[in-house]
Amino acid sequence: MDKKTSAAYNPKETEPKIYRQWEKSGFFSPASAKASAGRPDKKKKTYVIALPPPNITGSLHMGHALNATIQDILIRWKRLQGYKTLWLPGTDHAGIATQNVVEKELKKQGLTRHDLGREKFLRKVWQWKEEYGNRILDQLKQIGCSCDWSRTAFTMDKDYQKAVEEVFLHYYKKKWIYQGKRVVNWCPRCQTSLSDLELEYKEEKTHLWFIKYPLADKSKKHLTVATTRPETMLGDTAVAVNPSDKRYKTLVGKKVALPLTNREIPIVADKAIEMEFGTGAVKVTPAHSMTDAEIAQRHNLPSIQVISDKGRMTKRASSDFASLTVSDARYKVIEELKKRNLIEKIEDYVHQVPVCYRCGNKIEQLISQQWFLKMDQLAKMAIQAVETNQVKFHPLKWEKVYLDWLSNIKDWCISRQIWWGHKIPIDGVDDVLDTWFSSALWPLAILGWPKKTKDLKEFYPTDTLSTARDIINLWVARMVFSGLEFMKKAPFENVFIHPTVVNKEGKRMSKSLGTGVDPLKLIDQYGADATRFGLAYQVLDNQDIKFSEDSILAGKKFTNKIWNASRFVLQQIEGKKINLSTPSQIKSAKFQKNLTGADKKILKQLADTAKKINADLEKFRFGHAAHILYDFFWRDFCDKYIEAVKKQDTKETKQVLVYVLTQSLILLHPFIPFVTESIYQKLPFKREKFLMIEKWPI
RNA sequence: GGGCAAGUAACUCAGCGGCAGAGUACUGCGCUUACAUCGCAGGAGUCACAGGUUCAAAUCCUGUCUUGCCCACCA
Repeated sequence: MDKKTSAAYNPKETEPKIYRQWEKSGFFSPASAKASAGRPDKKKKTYVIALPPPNITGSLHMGHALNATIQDILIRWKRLQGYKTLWLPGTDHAGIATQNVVEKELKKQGLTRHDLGREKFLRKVWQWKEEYGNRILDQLKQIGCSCDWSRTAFTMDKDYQKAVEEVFLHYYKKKWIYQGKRVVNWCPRCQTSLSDLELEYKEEKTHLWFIKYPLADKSKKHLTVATTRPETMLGDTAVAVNPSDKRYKTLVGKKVALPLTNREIPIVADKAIEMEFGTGAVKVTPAHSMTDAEIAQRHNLPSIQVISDKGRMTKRASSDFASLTVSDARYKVIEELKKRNLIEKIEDYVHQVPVCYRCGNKIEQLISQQWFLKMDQLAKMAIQAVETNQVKFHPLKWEKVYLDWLSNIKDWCISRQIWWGHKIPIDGVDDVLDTWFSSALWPLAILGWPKKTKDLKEFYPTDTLSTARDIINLWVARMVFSGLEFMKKAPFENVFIHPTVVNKEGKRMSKSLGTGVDPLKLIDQYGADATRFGLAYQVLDNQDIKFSEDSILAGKKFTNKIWNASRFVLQQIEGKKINLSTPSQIKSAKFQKNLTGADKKILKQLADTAKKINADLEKFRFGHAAHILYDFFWRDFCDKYIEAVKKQDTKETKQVLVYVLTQSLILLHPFIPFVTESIYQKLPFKREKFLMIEKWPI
């Protein structure tokens, strides 16, 4: 680096070049890294992170970029500390999401998956996966992730499929997996069942219809029920009231004549009914409501399915309504009731309706034959692991989300009626397993389980899982019990729940709403170092990051500052014989004797900074660490020390200058890997081949 | 309905008992042995509100308001 070098650092030129060198070096893999004796925990040799596998349909968003940065900081820090590190990457087949994407492509040609048939369709999905499935991994490379790409896994790999099969059969033999006809969440568009966790809720402005149900005796009296779903009345098999509701006491046990049908249905008393809501009398539709199904079970009521899996009314609803869509049926029901003068009143009403998390269509609850996994024992184990501190959440508050869910858990509906996924390994069953059934095995299966591989022995359990809070239950809890059930050990010790990146209004970043910021654009504009630093800088103790591009800009200026300060240092030692001092040489009395006050001060500040960064990273305080580094390097080192150096010219000062710069590069490297590595490679004295395998100051 | 979190400079946030801070934006001056993506100097704040504890509160306690997020079978 001579004086002719451009003063502005150019990440676009440097970053891809450096990444290729790293990848070629083999140091991303634990095979070429030796655990060094200097590491802080002598008993522990390895440090392992399993990358939360992004969906093959995915493209890098802010959440990925943030989480990738966090994990890479941890891995690079531990690698520098002397651990044998493994960061194992991979992708998830993402059942419904991927199937939907491929179906959409087919639709452009006017085809459905049924036109192709199962086998041909699956071939198409595999093709799609081969073509696009690794896009997101390439994007992770762009932000500098030091994953061991040679171990890249996929949740539908042959070995992974074997693991899933093994797990299914294990539970099946234990009689924890059973089949049953239950009311499930059903997406009429995706044509499959969904678990509760796969629902999202949308606010819907609708009405509360108050419908008169005439008593079946000759009294000409009636009972009024309030409902948001008038069309389902065709499937009512009772009306329920609270047992202590005085208004209806005399009616319990009597019958009403269900309008628009020729059926008579009983009035039952059930404690699940809130007296305050509506009229306190509720229509019971056991085929289309989980709550109603429970009431029906208690009172031994029949169940009549009036909505089909296609979201249309069935013949059992009555021939007048058969094959109407739900909304058409609603309209017609209300018209018919109006004609008969059975609508007492209509109120405006706002409520949350469940929608499919993959396609956004409204969910129907309907009765269907599905496979379930018993959760009582597994949940108990998962709760215990956290209560006994085998698994620790950071920040701690998130363990409440986990424990609350597990302590009120229902059996897990694990079957899906889509084609893309792991087939249930029972002859003659066409259903596939919930994607999360296989994701739950991630930390085991990627290390080779159920085979007793070397990797499994050496790298299980992993150390830290860094992930988003919205999959604490969907994924984290299920990995914990899977690890405990099959390895007798939780799959990780620490769970870091990173903040959610939101926009300035505090709303979720969303591609469909156009409120997202594309991290790839940031990398293009500011560089990967700047993007990483800017993101890490905002990881404070909050639940959310209100994303501010200013931090990324600050990151870009910071990388430039590092670049230029290094140029200055290198100019100072140009042509001089300088060797890199060791910490003990710097500390020696002989050396210290000739130091100025400024020299001593910067050395002290360096030592303090190293200590603080270490403590912060131990506690996952990435933002704080980034602030400390920024202030130390810019304020203490550049503004103060370098300015002082300009007025003092001793051999010791040059040594200190070089020493502090090199140590700073090491401390900065996990956050800002590219520019620090590229400067390190220009240092004109004996050193390691790469900064990424230097020794972390402890 | 239950829970979590946040409200400090124009914006994004640190600080979490002892003189109110940073980045960005703004103003003025400066190309000085790296850096103008910079340096120096400066303006800018009833620390949401109301009580309380304390010699001392942005910081601890209580309550209120506003905003965001999660969970929940009020049909």
